[in-house]
Amino acid sequence: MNPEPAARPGDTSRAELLRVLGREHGAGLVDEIVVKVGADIIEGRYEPGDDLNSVELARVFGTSRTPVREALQALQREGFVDISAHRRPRVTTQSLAEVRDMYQVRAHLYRMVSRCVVDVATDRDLAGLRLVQTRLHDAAEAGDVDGYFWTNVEFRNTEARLTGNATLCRLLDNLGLRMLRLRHLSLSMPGRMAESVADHERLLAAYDDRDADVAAALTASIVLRGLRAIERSGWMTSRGTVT
Amino acid sequence: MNPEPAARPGDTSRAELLRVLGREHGAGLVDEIVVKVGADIIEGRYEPGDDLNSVELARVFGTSRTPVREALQALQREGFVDISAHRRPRVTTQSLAEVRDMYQVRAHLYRMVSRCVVDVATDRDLAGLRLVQTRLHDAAEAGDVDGYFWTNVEFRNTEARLTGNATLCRLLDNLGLRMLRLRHLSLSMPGRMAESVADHERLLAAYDDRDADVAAALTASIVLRGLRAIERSGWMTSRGTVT
DNA sequence: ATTCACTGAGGTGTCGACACTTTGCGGTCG
DNA sequence: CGACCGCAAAGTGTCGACACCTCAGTGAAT
Repeated sequence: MNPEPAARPGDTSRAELLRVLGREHGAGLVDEIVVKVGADIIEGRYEPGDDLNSVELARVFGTSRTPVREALQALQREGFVDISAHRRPRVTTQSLAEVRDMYQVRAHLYRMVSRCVVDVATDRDLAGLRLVQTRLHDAAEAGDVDGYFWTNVEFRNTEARLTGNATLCRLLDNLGLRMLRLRHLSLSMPGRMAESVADHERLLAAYDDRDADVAAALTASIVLRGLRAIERSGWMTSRGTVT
Repeated sequence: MNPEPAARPGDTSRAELLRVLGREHGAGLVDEIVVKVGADIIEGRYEPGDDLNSVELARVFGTSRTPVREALQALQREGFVDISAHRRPRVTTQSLAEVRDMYQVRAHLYRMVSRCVVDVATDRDLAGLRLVQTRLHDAAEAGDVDGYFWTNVEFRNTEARLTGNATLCRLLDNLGLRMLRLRHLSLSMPGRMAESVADHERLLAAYDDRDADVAAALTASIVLRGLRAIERSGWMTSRGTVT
């Protein structure tokens, strides 16, 4: 459709996709298709509701339909595609209600992350987080939205990793991937980056104080601010989203 | 929905599998294979680590390898099977650490469920829950472990449904399915059923009081008691599970 | 003009085949 | 006796083919 190769974000979302899908190898027809189509969906080159029929994709990628079908099912697992029997797969459409739900769950899970971090993180771990925070700060000063966005993703991934809870990481990866479009949109809103930097600063202070209650509350607040930014943006009403 | 108490555990786990996989129809080769193999894993007819090669399964089911491969990937999505490139799929082995992680996350998510239930459930909803609780009580009195187990699953599903949060339901379904083996084991421990009935009774009382803090704490406690039962059982050490 | 059966073009689900990779086994050599 | 090499058996990834299903469009009947 829109064969414009995405500049830098593409590479990073590509890596994130591979990581989350657990297909680290990256070699293999299926992975190639998953990453390409997935990135096309995340970065908006496919609109919600678009048809993704296997025969056309097979033609585009020069493969048979078998790897395409596998790729589409992998994308369905991650919530990017809806597949029902004998019907053409379609790009998932998210309702405002679903978006709210995702943010609520994500906020709640990050409460757990922050409590765990307070419990188990060493000073060294916190120093690592602070390092990422520095890069957030710099990106914000430079007004580099994409850079800020991906560093922010890294910040949250680092926190999750620190808990040492693989199940928690998996669920957050899954949710995070689905919300990638939205999180990007949210951080693009005017004034959001500065706000976000300040919030992260406060969160790190709470970690340093080993104050679980404050850290959990701040984390949840940070996530939910993203939701509010989206709600204010009117993005939802500008799309063909069902109630 | 299920007027007859599960005569055979297989029937119910079959239905639960279909529901969680979003494959309600149940018609189709892939679904048949998913359900059969999935139930075999849940109910222990395959040991963790067993090979599940597609050609043998295709022979067993009298199909080609294509639907078998799709089924195996669906099972991988739910965490029952590990697939890596060019190697035979294997039944997932869970380490004790992973089990602990799953229970912790599940407990935390059910905190959210209980808070939501307190917020949004009508008296009519709570009456529905109490009805399930009655059946729990009866099954416990009758010493019907399987009946109790599946009614318990229904109780938790009902709570989740009440929140109206589809994302939350999805994550809990996913987690719940992976933990099915463990939850069953946990409830089979001597004295657990009676304990569980009493816990649920207290939880319902908290719902009636609209006391979110107590409800959340009780819910988490109920989940974590399941974990402790498993830890005491020594199940993990009797399996070839890595620590 | 509206409805509805029909149809054919396009797509999905499944199949059997084939090349490449892994694995288990036996023989060779230190 | 054990380590190493190589080969055959077994399994995976991908392909093209084909039967069936869906859907938009046609045209006839109301």
